[in-house]
Amino acid sequence: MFTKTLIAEDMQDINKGIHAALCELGIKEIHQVQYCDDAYLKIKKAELDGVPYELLITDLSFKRDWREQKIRSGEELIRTIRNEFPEMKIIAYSIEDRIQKVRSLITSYGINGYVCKTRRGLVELTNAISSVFENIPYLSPEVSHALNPTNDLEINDYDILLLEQLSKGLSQDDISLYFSKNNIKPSSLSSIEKRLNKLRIDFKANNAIHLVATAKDLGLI
Amino acid sequence: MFTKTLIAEDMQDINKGIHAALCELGIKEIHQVQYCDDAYLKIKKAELDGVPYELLITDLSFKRDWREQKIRSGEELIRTIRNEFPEMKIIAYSIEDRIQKVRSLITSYGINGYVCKTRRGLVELTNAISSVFENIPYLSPEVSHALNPTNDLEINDYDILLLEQLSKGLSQDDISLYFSKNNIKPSSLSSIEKRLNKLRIDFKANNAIHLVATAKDLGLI
DNA sequence: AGTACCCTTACGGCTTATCGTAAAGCAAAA
DNA sequence: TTTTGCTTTACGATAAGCCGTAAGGGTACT
Repeated sequence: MFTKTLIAEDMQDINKGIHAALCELGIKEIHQVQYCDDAYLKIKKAELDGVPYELLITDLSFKRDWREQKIRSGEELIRTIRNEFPEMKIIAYSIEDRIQKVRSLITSYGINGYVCKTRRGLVELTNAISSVFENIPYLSPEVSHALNPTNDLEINDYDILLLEQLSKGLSQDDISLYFSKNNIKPSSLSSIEKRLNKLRIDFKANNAIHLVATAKDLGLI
Repeated sequence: MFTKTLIAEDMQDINKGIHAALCELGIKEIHQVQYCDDAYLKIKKAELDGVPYELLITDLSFKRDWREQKIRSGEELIRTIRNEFPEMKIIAYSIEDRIQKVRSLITSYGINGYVCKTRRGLVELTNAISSVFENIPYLSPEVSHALNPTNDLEINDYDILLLEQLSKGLSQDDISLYFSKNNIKPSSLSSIEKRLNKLRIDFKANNAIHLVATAKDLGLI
């Protein structure tokens, strides 16, 4: 089993819960931080001291408070760590269950495990740790189909851009103007209407509000 | 200090974290449940056995799963317990920080403490327990102004309901119909328009799409 | 060139949303 | 009871969204 791990999780209660679970797994050195910057510094120092961490368990979202942070999210932390310490095992532990997000974490940063915070989250986390220790990637059942490219709708960058602008409160007219100014084609109101109509059909949405809400649920925007 | 307490919290990790904190407080009998119905049954049985719980620490929102539950939320649990066991101390521990909600929990059900799940949530929870043990009500700083009736610009359950229906793709007409069918007042199209207009202003949203997107970002829906 | 095809754009009708104003309903205070 | 103030409802005008049809503009192939 791992001997030295780091927990990065802003919420004290969850952090403590994870700690208790790791203890039961027989891990000896367990360190805890509530800020991403602290996580980075601890990992950096451990490396310099010649006693590096073997495993990082990190949340994705960290609430901001009065402490200024260079690294503001778990995703940034993962990217940074992956760059400088490619060998370290990383497990993300988050309430986030958006497939797109999970997929990008795996493909872009090569995390070793992803566990959803659910009722049985801790059980899964212990399973994930054992699995990752044996070099087998682990995904929670909720997101295990993230790597399965079958259910890919034909959503492209233009669609995402469109939905983003829509969710920011721009009218279709505004978006048309914005697109033509920024040389994004097609830019006409009619084309935008057409594309949105297609998206509504694809996502089985009744109207634009429903469409944007669905896109947010799916993690597209 | 209390000698017998119950923790009702669906998330395993948080439940475990609370448990560890209570242990450090020197509480001897700490029981844990992940479902509201279990909490009720345990409390009922303890009463019948003549060894009642002195303190209940409960979450407010419990995710539904395959297990059918009669009591579906922390609020319902609190109402039930208050009715049957008026002398039991109750502390709500939730991420919810809507003043209106906290206020109603205090005034309607007379809970003894309310602690927000934040970074330092556990520290506050231990403070709350000590305070409640000495019969002094406790409120997290985030909501300590809940009893101060100055703040009126609040989002209430009606607003949430409205935003939810909107995000599900119903038109304002549909919602009006739905509300009158389900006896939710006010239900007229005009009132719905007015309320949405107020919400748009409160959230600085350009239109309904923007409003729903913002509400989703804030986790209101 | 011609034509076949697809993507883009334009426009008109119809529906829904947004906004202002005003009337009706209701309850507490005078 | 009347007055007063607030909430809810009604309605009309303008704007935005939705939908079908058709015209314009490329590109590739014959």
